[in-house]
Amino acid sequence: MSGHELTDRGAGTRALILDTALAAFAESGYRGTSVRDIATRCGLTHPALLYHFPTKADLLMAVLRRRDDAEGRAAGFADLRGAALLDHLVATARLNAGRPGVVELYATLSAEATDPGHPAHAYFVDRYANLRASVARAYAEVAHDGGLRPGIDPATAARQLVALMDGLQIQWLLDPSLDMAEAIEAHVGAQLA
Amino acid sequence: MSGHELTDRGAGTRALILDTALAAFAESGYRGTSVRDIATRCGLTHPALLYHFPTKADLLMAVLRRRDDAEGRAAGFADLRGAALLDHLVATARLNAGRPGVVELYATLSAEATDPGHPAHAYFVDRYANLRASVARAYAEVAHDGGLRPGIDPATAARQLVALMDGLQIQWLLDPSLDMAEAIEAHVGAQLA
DNA sequence: GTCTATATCTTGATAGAC
DNA sequence: GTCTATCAAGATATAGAC
Repeated sequence: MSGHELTDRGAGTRALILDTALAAFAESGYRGTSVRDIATRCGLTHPALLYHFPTKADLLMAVLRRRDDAEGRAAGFADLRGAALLDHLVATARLNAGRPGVVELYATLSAEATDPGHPAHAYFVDRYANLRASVARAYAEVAHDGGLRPGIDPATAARQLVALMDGLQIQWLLDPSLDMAEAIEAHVGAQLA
Repeated sequence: MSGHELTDRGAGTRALILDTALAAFAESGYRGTSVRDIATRCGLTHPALLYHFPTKADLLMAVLRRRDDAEGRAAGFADLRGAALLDHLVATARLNAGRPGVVELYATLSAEATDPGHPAHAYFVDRYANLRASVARAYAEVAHDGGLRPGIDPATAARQLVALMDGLQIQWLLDPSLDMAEAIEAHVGAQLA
């Protein structure tokens, strides 16, 4: 209308930078990737990139937040209950086998961000706490419906499932012939009544 | 005798370098650690360090091989059968909770080494293949003795257990209040007949 | 066996032109 | 919004003295 659609001028460039940065961080981690390298792969110089994202850490956080939005973690996750959420995790693993870049990104970064000095440390602490809580709730709901094998503690099962998914990603990245979803499905299947 | 015991002159320095390098790689990963930093922490200059280990990649591989020897992977592992090997893994997890440096080293490096261009890539591909094979054999022996719950495939169970251990390490590094051994024990316990 | 000194490259970030 | 030019700091590695 009377205004300027100038707000998202350069939105295309921003998106290109974020896509490229995701791929680069995935391949070599945050520490192993240079701002110059990302900029070059975008057809930019590095000052041009730093115009859009003032620091390298800002760029990393933008990549992570963008993926959170795209994945719709808040949306598609909060709505799922009980076994449906567990099924969703298996489906996600199957989906991830088709996008090695995303798997590499999280596998590499979650290990790197273990260091309290890493710019994404707080992000991953929160991420895991939230994920465990969601999965624990799902297990508790399954148990309430009588669908869980006796003797299984929801909180423990949640930690195990999240850990299993992470560990399988590393094995899969080292040897892509392994089927992540199959192993997860077998694990969850063995826990249901 | 008639010779020179000069062979292990400087062996003390080598050992000091390897210990320090392990700690440094554990804290910041391979890519995030500089040779200068390791040398300084040893009270050396970096050319002095590079006299003992010609390149940074050589140093990393020496650290890994030294730990393989110290841990006696070949020795203590090849001798264990069936449930005893699985118990040993639980015991190792309990032990690891007392040496975060080692956990950090392997968690960080195994993710980093996912990149085929990483100097330790081949090492970790082999390491995981061997570990899975040993654990699968242990599950098969347990099954043969009638100790495994029906419907559990040894090879799948091995991949799951190795993955669980890896994933729990990341969660533990992000939140050391979590008990790794407990979660592993619960998992294995649920698989035995 | 360890040093000083240095070569060479790459890094993240800034200044200022266009 | 993107550039050139530049900075200061860090990296790996080598040469050669002691």
